Amino acid sequence: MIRVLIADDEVMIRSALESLLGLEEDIEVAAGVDDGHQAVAAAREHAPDVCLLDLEMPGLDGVEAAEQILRQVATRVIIVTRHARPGVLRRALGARVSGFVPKSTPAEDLARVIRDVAAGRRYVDPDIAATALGGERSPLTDRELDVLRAGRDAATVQQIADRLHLAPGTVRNYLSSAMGKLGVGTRREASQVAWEQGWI
Amino acid sequence: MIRVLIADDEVMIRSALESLLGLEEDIEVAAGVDDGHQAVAAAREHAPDVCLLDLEMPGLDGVEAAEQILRQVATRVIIVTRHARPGVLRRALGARVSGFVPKSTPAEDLARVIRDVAAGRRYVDPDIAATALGGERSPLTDRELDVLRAGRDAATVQQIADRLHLAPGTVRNYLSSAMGKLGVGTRREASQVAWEQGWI
DNA sequence: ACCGGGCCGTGACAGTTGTCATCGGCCTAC
DNA sequence: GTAGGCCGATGACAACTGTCACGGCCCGGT
Repeated sequence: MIRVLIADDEVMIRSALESLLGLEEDIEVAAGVDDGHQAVAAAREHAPDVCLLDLEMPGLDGVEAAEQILRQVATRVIIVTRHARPGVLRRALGARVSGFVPKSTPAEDLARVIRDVAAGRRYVDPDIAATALGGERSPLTDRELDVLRAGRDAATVQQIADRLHLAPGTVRNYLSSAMGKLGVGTRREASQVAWEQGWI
Repeated sequence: MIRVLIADDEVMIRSALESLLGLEEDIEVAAGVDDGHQAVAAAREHAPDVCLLDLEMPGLDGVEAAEQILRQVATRVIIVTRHARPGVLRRALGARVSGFVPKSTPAEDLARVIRDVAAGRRYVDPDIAATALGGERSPLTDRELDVLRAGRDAATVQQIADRLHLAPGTVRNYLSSAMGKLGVGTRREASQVAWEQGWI
């Protein structure tokens, strides 16, 4: 019997997967939780064979939760994500994640992936793997990535500067340089591109 | 036997719901599709008893698809949405939609809602209904809403002006006025707020 | 020892954005 | 009929943004 932990902040899909996987003869849903922190706690408590973690969760995201769980519990992790960004796959594999599937995967296939992973194999969605292999590494410097990250939810340059303890001019320079490298005209587009590539 | 059409662009949740609802003795999934246009076509072809439409879909959104379907086919529509914005509920009810549930609803409850709606009753999630009743009507003028809508995916004032065939100064004025009414400092925040309220 | 490169900052400049005052035209309500 | 509201536009102004040039610091490679 494979004991599974499911973490997804969207109740409808989580409950649907719980019911559906529960119907499989060899799978048992040990716990279902809402966010990354709960996932870590539940993994420690139930020590499941496989953890199915949504990437997009409040608090800890899926990869961060995976890192913490794998440090503390002998289990295997599958990351599920809506937007399969190549850089995130790299992050996930770096965190010793065993499986990586987009939500464009039919629910029926999940059971098979869970069995594969429970048996010690790895499973990465072929499309994402191909994109990640083809996609280049970020041409951006660490600091440029920092300002883009901070710029994702900051309205003004001054706010970014405050958050990073930098001078506004410095922030403008990094943004300008990043925008140049990415071939876009505004910092918002730059943040957008960097996010889609999974660089931030 | 209640025949159901499911439209959701996220394969995993759609396939999960198809499987789960298919297990109910009195429910049969007649079709499952990816976007609004396909939903309209499939509804005409299969004439299902109930259409379960995701709000967030490429092409036609759920409410637009509902309008077209209800004009052409004798059926009932349930809108499912991730972000339950009060204004959208108003739009949906205006389109003669019979049910409105957020994705924070457990999948198990969906079958009950479908039966209710198939029996001619209406079902609106109580939380959303309360929010919609309590929430105020938009304080914004039609033109202000136009510029905010156009501003959602335009980078510069000039682009908004071009799209609406207005002078840039006029656009700035509407934006400024809307920003004042909404108590925010940038047009992006204003668009954000208006969107969350379901005004655009 | 000498680059080169990333890092942090300044100053200056043009272009964009947000604010304000003001105008005329068109409706609607009183 | 007139006062008030929304619509479209203009001009002026301050603030913010993006670009460029330039300075200094520190570190790794040669």
